[in-house]
Amino acid sequence: MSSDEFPTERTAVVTCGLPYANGDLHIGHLRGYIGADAFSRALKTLGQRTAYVCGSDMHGTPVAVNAEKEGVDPEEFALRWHEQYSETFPKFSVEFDNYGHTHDETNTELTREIVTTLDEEGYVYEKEIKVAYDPDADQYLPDRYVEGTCPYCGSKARGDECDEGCQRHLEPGEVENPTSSITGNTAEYRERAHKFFRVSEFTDYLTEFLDGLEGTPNARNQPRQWIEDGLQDWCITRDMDWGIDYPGEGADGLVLYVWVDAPIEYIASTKQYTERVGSDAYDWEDVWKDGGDIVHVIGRDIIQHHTVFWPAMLEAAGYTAPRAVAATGFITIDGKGLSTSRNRAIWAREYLEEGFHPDLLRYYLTTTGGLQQDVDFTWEAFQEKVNGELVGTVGNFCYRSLLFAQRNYEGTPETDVSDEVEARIEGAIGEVREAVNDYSLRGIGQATTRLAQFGNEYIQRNEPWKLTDYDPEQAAQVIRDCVQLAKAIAVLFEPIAPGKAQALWEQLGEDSAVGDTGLEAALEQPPRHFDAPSELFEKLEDDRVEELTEQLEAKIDAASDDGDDDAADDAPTDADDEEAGGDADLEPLLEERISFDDFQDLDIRVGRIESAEGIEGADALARLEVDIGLETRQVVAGIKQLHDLENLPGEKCILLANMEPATLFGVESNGMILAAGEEADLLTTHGDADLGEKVR
RNA sequence: AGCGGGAUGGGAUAGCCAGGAGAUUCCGGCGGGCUCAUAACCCGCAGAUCGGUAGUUCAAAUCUACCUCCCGCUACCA
Repeated sequence: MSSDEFPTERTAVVTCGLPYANGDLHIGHLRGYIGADAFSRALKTLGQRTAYVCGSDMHGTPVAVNAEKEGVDPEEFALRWHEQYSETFPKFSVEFDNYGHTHDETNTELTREIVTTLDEEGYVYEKEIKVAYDPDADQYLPDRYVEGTCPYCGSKARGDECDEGCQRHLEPGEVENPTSSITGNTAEYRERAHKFFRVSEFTDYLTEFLDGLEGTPNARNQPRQWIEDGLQDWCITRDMDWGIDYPGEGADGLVLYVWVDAPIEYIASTKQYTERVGSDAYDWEDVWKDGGDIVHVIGRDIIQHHTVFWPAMLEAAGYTAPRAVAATGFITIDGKGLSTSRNRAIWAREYLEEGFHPDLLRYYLTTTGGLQQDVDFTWEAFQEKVNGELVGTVGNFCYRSLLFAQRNYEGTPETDVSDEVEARIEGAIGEVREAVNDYSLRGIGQATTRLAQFGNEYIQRNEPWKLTDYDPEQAAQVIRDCVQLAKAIAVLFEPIAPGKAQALWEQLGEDSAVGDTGLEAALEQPPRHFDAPSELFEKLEDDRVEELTEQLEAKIDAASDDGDDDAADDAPTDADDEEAGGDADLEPLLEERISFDDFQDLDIRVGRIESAEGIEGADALARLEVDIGLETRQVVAGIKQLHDLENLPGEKCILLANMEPATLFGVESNGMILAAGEEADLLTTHGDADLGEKVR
């Protein structure tokens, strides 16, 4: 692992997380692709030999299942998305040097080759595991396509995790009473031999690898604990038709797990690039086999794959380890994550349909917050960025400078740049170089904004519009400097805003592509003549933003309405006693009315607390036995701190009896005691209602 | 529950890894200037005990410990 600064003598590659061929792209996805694109452009500007590659992730169960729902072939299904992605990326100026997909020949071959190597090197073994099998549909059910009962806590659980109960990770075969989540059929377990990769053997290697890994801190820190807890070997095969067949012996009907072939696409896509441009121009083996600089930009949800499985695979197969993993934070709306399935998102398509230039979003996404920070998207913040920084600072400076220059000198005044301005531009170049080495996209963008800011200040301070009359020489000098600043802005802004940078470049009378120039071009003489400029950016009007905000809010409301299935508030786990005191502000009344039928769904009963005891380890939870006439229920309630538990037995209470069971601190809760407010004022009856009486 | 990230003037953010005069930038507020420019731009002012507590240190937003609250991840959501 080399830590010398970019640009290095080596060949580099920048990748971004593979889009999964199963749905539309939204601005959350775009953040990563745009970020990696900007980073790769910046590296190229620095003079680093580099390529930006990616590809669609075609395999995996969701694609297979969704294709089947539509009654099409998985390949056809995935290719459709693949093509849509290929068309969408350029619209955001995300320009890959190569964009392949995991089902293409290059990746298929390379994946087999690598897995074969792993096998030959003794890193793969076979183990019999129990796999759920749907006899009616005649298919095996991998991972979360099984539902059943958690063997530890009795909650409803998915095949791979007790997601609603004790949160435990479940090994295949552990879930009891398995059913297919696709068909609902009862499933059975069958013994099946699967292939495992000995990740556990790489514990020491990975620890050292992480110590030297560059990128964002979360990518280094998050896996550490996981490694300390002990790595489990990794099941790398699945019982499916869709995927890359396992290359070795004795694996009939098994394909490779999607996370095996997906990252290999990084290599395959690089290889395809070399095949297209020739190894003299760019040699993929220099990168992947000979210690190149590999930079992965990913979403922070897939850190584990890129900092544990992937480097272990690379090491085992004799490939180069990544130099950096930069894990982006998420885009949120109203502080909550985007959700594809609930349409809680701003889609790439929607943004384009609004007619906004891609560079606006590129600038917003790269300069708002640090890379690893979550960013809460609002149209107001977007507007603020656009109007304040792009229109007011960058656009305005360039426009006023070039307009002045064109009107008075028909282009660049014939004199040399002043030392002050030259030094300032060199400073900005330094900022960009530093930002790249810090993996700070915001730093790259801000170098430009700050330079434009300096320009505005410089032109204001020197007032060339006054000088033209009594000191024309000095006026020419000032404008000459401003034109140079504009040229530097075009060069430095290209990674973040390639379209606008090119437009500015052309306004300066340049006829090349600004993306092909290096940073040194920022200090080179601009063309003597150029035409009248036009405004680079347009203001976003308030009413437009209001409209967009309203649309977004409506969408978010709709998204949370059909979110009834969330099991989040199944028990009053929170019993925080507001020490702030004072007026507890009441929650607003819900606008939405429910039907009488909805009410009837609640089975609310009169009960009597038989016993109450605190739950060890929990601050707020108490275990109660409640007699509701027909039976006695065990209930967990968040009232430990708020009530004297000894006085509770004998108290009447009101119990929601058909609450779905939940397990808290290992204790099953079979109902919910009703209580009012933060202080958990218990509801009760005041007459002589019998136990078990229904509340209606 | 474990883990990761966050908490900084009215709002949004930087700085923290490599501790050093009470702290960045943007928006907003107040006052002024300019008129080349997209009612843009420039200057100045007001405003923060840097989530809490304790500790290390001559010195802490920055390091350590504990705590509170928010967001997320936990092996197929960027």
